[in-house]
Amino acid sequence: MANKAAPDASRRSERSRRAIFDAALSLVGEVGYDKLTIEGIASRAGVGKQTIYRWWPSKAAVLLDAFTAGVDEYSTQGLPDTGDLAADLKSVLRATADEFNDPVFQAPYRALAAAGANDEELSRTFVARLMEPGTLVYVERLRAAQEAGEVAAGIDVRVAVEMLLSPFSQRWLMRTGELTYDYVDTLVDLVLRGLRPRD
Amino acid sequence: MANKAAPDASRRSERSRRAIFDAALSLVGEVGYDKLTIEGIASRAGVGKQTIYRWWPSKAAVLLDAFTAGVDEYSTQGLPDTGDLAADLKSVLRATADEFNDPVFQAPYRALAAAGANDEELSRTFVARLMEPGTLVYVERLRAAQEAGEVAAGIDVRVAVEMLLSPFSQRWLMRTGELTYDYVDTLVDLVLRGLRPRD
Amino acid sequence: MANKAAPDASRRSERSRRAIFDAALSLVGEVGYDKLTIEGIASRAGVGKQTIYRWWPSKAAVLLDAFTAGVDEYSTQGLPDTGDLAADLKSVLRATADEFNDPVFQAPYRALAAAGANDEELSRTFVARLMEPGTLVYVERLRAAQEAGEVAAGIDVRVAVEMLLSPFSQRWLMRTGELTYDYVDTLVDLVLRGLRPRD
Amino acid sequence: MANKAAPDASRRSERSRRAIFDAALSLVGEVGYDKLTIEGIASRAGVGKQTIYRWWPSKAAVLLDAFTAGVDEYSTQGLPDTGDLAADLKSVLRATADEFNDPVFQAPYRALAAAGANDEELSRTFVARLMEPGTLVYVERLRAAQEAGEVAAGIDVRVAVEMLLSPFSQRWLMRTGELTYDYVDTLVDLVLRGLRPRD
DNA sequence: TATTAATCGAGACGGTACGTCGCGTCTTACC
DNA sequence: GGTAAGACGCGACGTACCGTCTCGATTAATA
Repeated sequence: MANKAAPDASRRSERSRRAIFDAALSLVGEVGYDKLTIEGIASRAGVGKQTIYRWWPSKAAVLLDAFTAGVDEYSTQGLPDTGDLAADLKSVLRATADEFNDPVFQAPYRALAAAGANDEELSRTFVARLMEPGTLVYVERLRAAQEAGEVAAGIDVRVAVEMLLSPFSQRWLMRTGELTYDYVDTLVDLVLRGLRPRD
Repeated sequence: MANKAAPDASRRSERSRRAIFDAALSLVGEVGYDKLTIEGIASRAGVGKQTIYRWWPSKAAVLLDAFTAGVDEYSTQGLPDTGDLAADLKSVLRATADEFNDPVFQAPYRALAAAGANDEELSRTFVARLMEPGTLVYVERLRAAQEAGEVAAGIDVRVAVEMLLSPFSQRWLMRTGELTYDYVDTLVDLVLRGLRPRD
Repeated sequence: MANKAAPDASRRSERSRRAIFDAALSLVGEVGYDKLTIEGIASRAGVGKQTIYRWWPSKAAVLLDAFTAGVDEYSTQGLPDTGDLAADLKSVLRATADEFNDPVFQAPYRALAAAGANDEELSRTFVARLMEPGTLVYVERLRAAQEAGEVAAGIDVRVAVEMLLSPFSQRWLMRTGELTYDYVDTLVDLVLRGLRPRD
Repeated sequence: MANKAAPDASRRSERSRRAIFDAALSLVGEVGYDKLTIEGIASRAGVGKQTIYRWWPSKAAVLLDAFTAGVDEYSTQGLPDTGDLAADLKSVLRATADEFNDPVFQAPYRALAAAGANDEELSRTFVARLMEPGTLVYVERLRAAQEAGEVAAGIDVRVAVEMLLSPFSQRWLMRTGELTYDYVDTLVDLVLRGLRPRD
């Protein structure tokens, strides 16, 4: 099926790979995604264009790898469980708000979310590598709360997490509002209001 | 101060305007947003490039106008109010799901959502022209329900609507799940669970 | 038959055409034919690459036109006919030797002769536009001499001219010897020796 | 002083050398000189690129060696001397015409002649290895004829040979005419007309 | 006959130029 | 003055080769 002879990954230059990531991330911050070019990345990385084309199919793929490589370092270690569900959710979501408000983070993340909208393949990878892990820790925390009786049985935890995270992401992506601590708190409280078991 | 002499809109060719919209919408469906070009639109519309550049600043703006022109025909007339809030929300959201599942609708809408992520100006227009009107009718319906005592007082209705619509949009945009009637119903039920007044 | 829509020559930019010629001729002198590039010409001429590709199929064609445009100014006005055939031939051939020894002339001419060897189409144009006119004046002069009885009847004048001009060109092209006045004189004398009528 | 460590010729792979020659000659016939590439030769020869770069400085040099190796087999053994100078010259020149009309011979020879025009170094080697030996046998034959009194004393034999061979080569290289037996005969007769001693 | 150092096939690398596409501007002729 | 048409300067695309380089794996002179 593969008609392009796959290059030999064992001979790949680690130095070039890193330089490409650095160049891609810094450039996307400086000029924006639309004006980000493969030539620009290659030139800043001190690398031949072919070295990029050899290993990635598109600038979106480069950026996704670059961004992922930078993010992977926070190995996600699950949400805190202090027993106070609302407090736990608020604390983590506030931290996420800080991150989403950080300009360095914004440019590549926005670019990838946007590119994903028009490229199904990319979108799947984006979700699987960047969104899914973050979502799962919420799912687990809610599941634990459900077992502890803090969340009503029978509730679809997955949907509950969407109710929490999607408004947050959407606000940010569409710029329909600021991601303030107040907003986060309001959102968590309203979501939890719907999850609590009835007396 | 305006150094670009504003064109005289009264002499504008309506035939060209329409042809450009048709060309833009059909092309974005055929080749996708990334491969949609001004030259392509002009050529299919049988129009000079300058005629496009004279009236729009970018291909995104053309597409936004084209799409809006097509959508404006459903003049939004408010949500039904049968007295059964859950039923009203489900019925409208199911209809929206059908719309979002329609391929003709998808390509331009995805394209615009994506383009907005990297273009703040465009994003504001997109939200104001396409998303805000749809959101408002939900806000009004919930406000009415709140006054009728079906929704707890003190709840931020705006946030409540986000909890309903964002998971829906997000699923679709990121392709994290299908927009089925089941999903819609589950979502409405779970959101309403949190809105109901406590005994 | 023409599958490429021919561009509209009436809208062609004369200024660009000239700038391209100048750039091509100066560059071929500076860097040689092999390192002459379309990009280089475009860049020096202050012209887009496409403007070159629109009007010429190859760098050889550009150079041929550029060179021809420069040469066409000497409208060939026939060989002198002083009655002394040997003197006439020597004087013109000496002038040609001077020309061939001029570095400005050499680079493009060599390049074109070489490119023609591998490109039949180009070769025909090169011969027709640059070599044939020069050859014809010799043919005419010899024909006149033949009618005057200075050259034996029955001699193939065309072949006679080749005997005169080819050794000259060949020496130059292959660098097998210098084009001195002595050489020219020897050559003319030896050729004429074979042309004279027998007693 | 030599900063490039000279490779050790004694360990050289004869099999590779031959494969490179075969590949170069067949490729130049198939795709022409301009599209002949080192990578293409290496690939067809089943050889690493470095093996070519180790032993030759350019594709022209490879081709020259390849062609020379093929040609060297006819060890030139002097022109026949039957006593009839015209007949001797015609017979050899007719054979040469056949050779120049052979497609297998044409591609590399044309390519080398052309490459030589723009590369003085190559040109000297080309002349010395391929043209000079062929020329010398004519010079010797004419010298013999001169001593036998068939050619006038005092004639520059070298120039006489040029008068014979250059028109021939030039015709072929520039495609200004066919190399027929008739042409050869005419040429020989006209040249000899000029060489014969006067009564 | 085993050692060992250079050559070998392979192909990744930093580059340059290719020929094409589309941008946004400008010019021309028409209506 | 708006329009269809399209040439222009420009910049990026994705590809092809350049000549250099680094890898084991032969492989042929020497120990």
